[in-house]
Amino acid sequence: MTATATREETGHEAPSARQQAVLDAVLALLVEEGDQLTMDAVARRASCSKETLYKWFGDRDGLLTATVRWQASRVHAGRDAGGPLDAETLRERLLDFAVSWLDVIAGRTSVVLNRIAIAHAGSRKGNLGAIVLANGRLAIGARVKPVLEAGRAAGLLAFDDGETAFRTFFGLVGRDIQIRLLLGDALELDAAEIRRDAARAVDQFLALYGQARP
Amino acid sequence: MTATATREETGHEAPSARQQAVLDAVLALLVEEGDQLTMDAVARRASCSKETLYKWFGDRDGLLTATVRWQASRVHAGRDAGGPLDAETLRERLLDFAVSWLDVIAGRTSVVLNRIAIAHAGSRKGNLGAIVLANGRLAIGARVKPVLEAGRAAGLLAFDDGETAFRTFFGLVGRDIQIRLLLGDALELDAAEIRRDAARAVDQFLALYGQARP
DNA sequence: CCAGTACCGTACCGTACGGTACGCCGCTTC
DNA sequence: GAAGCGGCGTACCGTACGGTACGGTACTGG
Repeated sequence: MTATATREETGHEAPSARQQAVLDAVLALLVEEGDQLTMDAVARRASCSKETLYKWFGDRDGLLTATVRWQASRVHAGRDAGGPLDAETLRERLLDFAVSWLDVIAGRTSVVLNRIAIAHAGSRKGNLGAIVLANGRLAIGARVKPVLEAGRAAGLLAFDDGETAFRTFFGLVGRDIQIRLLLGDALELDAAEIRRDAARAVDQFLALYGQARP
Repeated sequence: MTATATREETGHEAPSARQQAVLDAVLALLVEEGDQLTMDAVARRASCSKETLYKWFGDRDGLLTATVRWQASRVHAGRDAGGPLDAETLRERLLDFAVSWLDVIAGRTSVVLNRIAIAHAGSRKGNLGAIVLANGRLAIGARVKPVLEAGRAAGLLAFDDGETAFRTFFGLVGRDIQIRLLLGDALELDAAEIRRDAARAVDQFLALYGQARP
């Protein structure tokens, strides 16, 4: 249930190679220039005409939406290896989620796209925020919760509500990082620090919800 | 160029009553209309002339900055009652922080202002994000950390780094709430749910960092 | 009563940017 | 090689909005 399911869910056909190049140009511009993205700049950067842009994507919002979807499509989930769950595997799986989630939100692209989506949610007609939410917070939730449930089934975790447990995990991992980055804090995380943060979050989560196998 | 004008440029002087009314008009407009705030709309709403707006606040950014500062000035800290700290008092203080923090970030005004600041941080020249950060995340941190330190001094908490401990607290309280609201999620919290959330966060924090008094 | 100040209302200017029109080129197809 | 087409480059249009100018009004001090 990877690429196929995703496409079916969104109901949007994948962009052609040329269109992908355009969307990559948009991403590059967003990362480099901040969010004052103009259609002229996109056309220049992507070496295409504005008319083509409008033909392909409808309007500016359509281009932004396609860009967000495009970026989301490449941050596809990690392995969802099923199988028996012991304490060590559970910890590894959670650590994996925590690391990849921190990698994503600390990335320049994610920050810029979230900024766009948030600004968009401020004005009316914004489904852009919903898209980012669906591919960020909700997607990770949908992937983590089954792991938590499996952990409970294996007697490794104890909780009443999977959603609440996940949200705690989310909070322990993300803490103040995303809001600080969105607000322009210079905070930067290297791979080592991300690993450390993720490990701490997992430890704390297991301290709260873990239980020795009976 | 008078002394008054200079102080206005720096934006550090308290606004007059009339100016406060203008800033309240900006806040109302932001809450009602989303973030497509125009100087014309502000002037109309506040029954003042655009020329006066520019005279008082310099430019659009100055108006926004003054508005953010104005809002920040009214979300002034709770009581910082010193005194002996027992387990119950510590829990109360933390609960207090958690509730008021959730109250703030769940508020329409906070959401809109954060959106503005985040959008602003996306373009260059954005000290607006820094201002919101200073009056939000950093302010609450500066107020909570002494409490945590006091808790440690009283033998009620155990941690190495106060900053890390606070950030965990922050994560447990806020979880995914702020990002979801910023992205336009319809999520709404009534007072009862906020109290429940805050209590859960405090319980979890104490479970992680608390220790019985020796 | 006059001068000065502070401010409102409104008309105005300049520009940036979303969106459109059009001419031209290279590619495919018959 | 003519026809058709997809797409590049550019010129262009309309408008929204930031910022300025200016006339008119109320109030204060002399």
